Amino acid sequence: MGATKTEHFTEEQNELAIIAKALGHPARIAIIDYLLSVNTCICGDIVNELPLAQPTVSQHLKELKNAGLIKGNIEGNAICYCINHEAFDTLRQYFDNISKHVKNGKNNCC
Amino acid sequence: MGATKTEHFTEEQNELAIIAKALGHPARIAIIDYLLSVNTCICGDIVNELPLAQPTVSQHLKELKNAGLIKGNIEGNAICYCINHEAFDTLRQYFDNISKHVKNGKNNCC
DNA sequence: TTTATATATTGCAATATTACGATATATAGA
DNA sequence: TCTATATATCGTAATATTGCAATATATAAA
Repeated sequence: MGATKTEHFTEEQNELAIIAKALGHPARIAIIDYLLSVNTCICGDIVNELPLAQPTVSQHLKELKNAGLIKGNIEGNAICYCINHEAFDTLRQYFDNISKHVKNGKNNCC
Repeated sequence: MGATKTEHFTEEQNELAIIAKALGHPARIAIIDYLLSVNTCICGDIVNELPLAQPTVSQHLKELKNAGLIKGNIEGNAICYCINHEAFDTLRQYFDNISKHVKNGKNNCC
């Protein structure tokens, strides 16, 4: 009891859930927002942008990285982070499909 | 300690995180998938589609509803559920913007 | 080599989520 | 009214997440 029953769902469903879950925290949305606002790779600096302690930010970055939403390369003393296109393209496609699907369907009964 | 520090983030960031979080579980992705596959409102029947006990499914439906991802209307004995366009359009727009943003930027350094 | 800086890991407390049995509620139909 | 069916709520155990202090690691610069 308590743990998510991943084995009952498809690989696609589990994968999508993992990506969505990674975005399911305001600090991690804020990190993505920041990476988008600077519009380039950013080396260091992310910890100072967030109202959280360094270990907490490090943890959030790890989760975004595990979900494939960001990439990080060691750049001398700091780490250079940036958005990972592919993951966001996957999400864009998923929600684009849903929007199209819903528009063609008859989901207007509620 | 332990609780998410929502007060430090913008309303947009918190809202988006809430929606993403609601999709951050395979059972809830499966519910959305099912509602899309039937392509119409579905009255009752959702519990039988999932490999989880009825109270658990009820809980997941509640979370999707709270996040605004689905709508539910009482229809006699059963409840009629369907996808909520608006929430998914919000998500589509968000990820569409990110894709565009990233393509125009110089995020290819990593 | 020593010191400063950046990031990760560990350990732990507080809180949240997941799942389900038992039970409540509410409508439909006999 | 009584019974069946559909869904929600309650209570609770198992597990996961969040946040941070302390500490480890690793590179840069002095």
